[in-house]
Amino acid sequence: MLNQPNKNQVPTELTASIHHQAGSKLVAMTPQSIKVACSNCNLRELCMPLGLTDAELDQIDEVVATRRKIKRGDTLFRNGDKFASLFAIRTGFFKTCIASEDGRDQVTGFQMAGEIIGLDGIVHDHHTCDAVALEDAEVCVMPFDKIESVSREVVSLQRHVHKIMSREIVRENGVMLLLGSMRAEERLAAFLLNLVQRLHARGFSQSELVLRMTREEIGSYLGLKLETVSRTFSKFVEDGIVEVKQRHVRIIDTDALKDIINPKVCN
Amino acid sequence: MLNQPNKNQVPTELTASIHHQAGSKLVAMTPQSIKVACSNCNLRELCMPLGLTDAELDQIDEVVATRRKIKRGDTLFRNGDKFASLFAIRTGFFKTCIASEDGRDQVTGFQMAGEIIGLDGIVHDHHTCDAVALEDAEVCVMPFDKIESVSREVVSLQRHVHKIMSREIVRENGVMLLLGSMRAEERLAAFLLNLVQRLHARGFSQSELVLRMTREEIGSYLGLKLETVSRTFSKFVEDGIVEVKQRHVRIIDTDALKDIINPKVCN
DNA sequence: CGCACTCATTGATATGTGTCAACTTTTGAT
DNA sequence: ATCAAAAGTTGACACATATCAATGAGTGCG
Repeated sequence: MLNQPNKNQVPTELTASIHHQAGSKLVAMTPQSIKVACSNCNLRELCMPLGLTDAELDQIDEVVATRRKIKRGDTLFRNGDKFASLFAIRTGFFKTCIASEDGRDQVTGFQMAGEIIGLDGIVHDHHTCDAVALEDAEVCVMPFDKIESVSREVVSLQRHVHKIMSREIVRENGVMLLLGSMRAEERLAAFLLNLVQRLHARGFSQSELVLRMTREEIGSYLGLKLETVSRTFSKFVEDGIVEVKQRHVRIIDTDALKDIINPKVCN
Repeated sequence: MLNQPNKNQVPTELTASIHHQAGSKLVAMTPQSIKVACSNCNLRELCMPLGLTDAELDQIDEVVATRRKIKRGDTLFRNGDKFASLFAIRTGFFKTCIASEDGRDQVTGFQMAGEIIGLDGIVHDHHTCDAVALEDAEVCVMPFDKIESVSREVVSLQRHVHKIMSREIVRENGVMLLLGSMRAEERLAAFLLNLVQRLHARGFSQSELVLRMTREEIGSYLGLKLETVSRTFSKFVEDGIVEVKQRHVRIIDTDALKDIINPKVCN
């Protein structure tokens, strides 16, 4: 099963599983009939606050102006672009990266469905990183001035926006810990566990995943060279912790990965 | 001059220089007479939005509930503490750090007067890092629910809060670049330039600074061991780029530091 | 004022990761 | 289907930084 390339399998599974999660709120519709509105969006649980009144929901719908499709390899925004909107990922997978003046490149994050992208642009009214689609993607465009005006009216949206930004700060704190104090094996283990955990929250398997990024992009994110990433994968395979076939990864021993990050001390 | 320990010199200079910056807005007052209010705070330019009407200023004053003094070595908040407020630093110097489960420690930032601390706590209603005073400090306590309610009324405060959070995200992106792709010399050079730049914005020298943190804390922030930090300082001294006497640093050749970060390629 | 303790420096050596290179496999375009 | 380009793996070796250890300097408390 891991042998078959299944680039298009995952989006399907995502849609299916999220339909499942949505439960009774699911309404039958074809992709063409989807109204551009949060109130009937499958991903609402991920993007938007819960427990809204109908009136509030109507206001929230104001926030999403349009949708936009991005082909694999294309950028949603680039460093220097004027900041106008945040983007909620509906489908697909992105990386964000910054470049230093002398051409070094650092992947600062990987984002998947339900996550918000573009927060870096608020402070200077211009984006400071590139957002690149790692697979064909669709995003909801949310003009930031609308977010601000609606969140002055809808308290739970205001709180939600604050939490999203705080979550990003806390995430980056964790990456700093990883980059500042972990060895290669620990970094890769933490990376894999984080990915499956987020995929699992979207209805995917806890043990199997398809990497949407290259070894080089993983390495950039983890502060490692691609050869080190490759070797570390191989070591995990030797140790029987994971199976790896190109970008298909099956985690055999989750606890072993956790132990790598948090070495058990035997008194 | 660098020989004299001057632990208490800097706060004095800070106050003096900020008084100077405030220019015509400066009103004569002793520390005892300072009203707990942003509208007549020396640091307002750093903490709060500009161009407010008097009515808005009155509302902003609502945000600061109290002030709090923290002794050197004490914590403003700890990982796990209930989140209730953001803190604006009036005087003093802090570090924030997170600990992994197995006891590793990572300094995630150093904060000085006019900067806002505590943003990590918003997402989970509990703080996820420790904030430790590296010198005696005083902060303005700003209950977050007040910040939220006032920023629903005062558009420029709302925007300001968003910018502060976005700025922190962008800062952490820069630290990720540093930790992920720079060598020891580059990291330390970037660290020193960042510190003097921030101190200069507060009226201090562009070329001289007093480190408020140990080599170990610098190392933790930069993902290096304290010995490497020490050796790298020594190398900079050998190369005539800086003078170092314990925690007193004088930058002799700013351009050389910049060149270390952005190596000049000669075609 | 002196003593204990923390902090910083420096040297010798170890080691994890980077670098360079060869080769294989996969992917995507025609 | 074919072929070129991109991505991934693996080995040999280099090197930056970590580790361990000894010493010195500075700081703060009684």
